[in-house]
Amino acid sequence: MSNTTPRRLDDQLCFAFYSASKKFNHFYQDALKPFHLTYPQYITLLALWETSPMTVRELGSHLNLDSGTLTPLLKRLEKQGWISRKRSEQDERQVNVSVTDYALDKRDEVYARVNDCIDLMSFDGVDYQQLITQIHQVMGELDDISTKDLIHEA
Amino acid sequence: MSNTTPRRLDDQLCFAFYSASKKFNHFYQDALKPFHLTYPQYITLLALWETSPMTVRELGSHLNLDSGTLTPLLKRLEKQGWISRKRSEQDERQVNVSVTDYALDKRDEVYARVNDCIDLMSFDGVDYQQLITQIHQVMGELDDISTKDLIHEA
DNA sequence: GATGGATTAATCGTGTGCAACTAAATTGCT
DNA sequence: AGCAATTTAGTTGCACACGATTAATCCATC
Repeated sequence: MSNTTPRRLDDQLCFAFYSASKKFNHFYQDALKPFHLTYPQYITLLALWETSPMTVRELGSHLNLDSGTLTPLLKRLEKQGWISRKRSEQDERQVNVSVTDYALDKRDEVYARVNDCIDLMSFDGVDYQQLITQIHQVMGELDDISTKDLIHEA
Repeated sequence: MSNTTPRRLDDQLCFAFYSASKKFNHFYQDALKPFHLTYPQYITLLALWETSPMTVRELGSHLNLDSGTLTPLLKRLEKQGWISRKRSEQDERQVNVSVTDYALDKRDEVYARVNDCIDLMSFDGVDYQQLITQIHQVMGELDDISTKDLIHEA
């Protein structure tokens, strides 16, 4: 057996991401409450406000979500009037997801609300760009590992 | 209406945390597969390997999880033999959660497995301690905001 | 044109996460 | 002692997240 010492730093790093992600989620949940949107629903709309329509597959590769997550989420967004789903005629396997006029109308209002909430924070000692860069670096490492066959036992 | 310009950086930061957290989760999921443990179950055990027993409330404040999440999670850990739950005799409201002998036996094996997997990553350009510090700083901001009454409309 | 393999979205099952509520026990106050 | 407020864990309902499977469609090759 190899080293059995707890890796405090690595675990702490992971736990920090885990906790921060939950806190951000809660923050956006509050900010988006007037629109009855969750954070995953919000980033889905963000992607669609940039490019619409997109297939479920395209959306999923932008957001790193599979159809098992997206399909029910999209159905909820559709029911609330933000998007429409229509099976492609060229390729009946695909479903094109588009923002509705309602979503286009509401867009600036949503942005304004999110901005107002973000303005309440003062990220003083935090170097955004460098922080994001470091996170991407860590994610790169995780990607490299996951794709490699690190799992050799049962 | 205030500024309606998308806050790319803030959203990117949040999305980075969101994605990194999911990737870490997946990484630990793979690493812990031999033990049939999820990441939340793992950090629960980590906490209990340090201090056992703990009440559900104490565990929850360590992990930032409420009883709605912990109770079913703990029941699963109990069913798999890692922990035991016993209602306190001094205060019947509380439930004391303890690691079992099985969990104590397996501890080093789990640590070794996690360490082996972490060793496959080379966090070259990443300054751990500084990264963790920055994340904590961001979380501090989020805490300050969440507790304030930033939500003024319906 | 038929057929096997690939692609796409949907479905199913399990496990978080959390808000809201409930039930039981404890504490505090009079 | 008696009763209201508080604390604690559990329960319920909803929304991700994802692995595994399914069903329909498309494509390639014959």
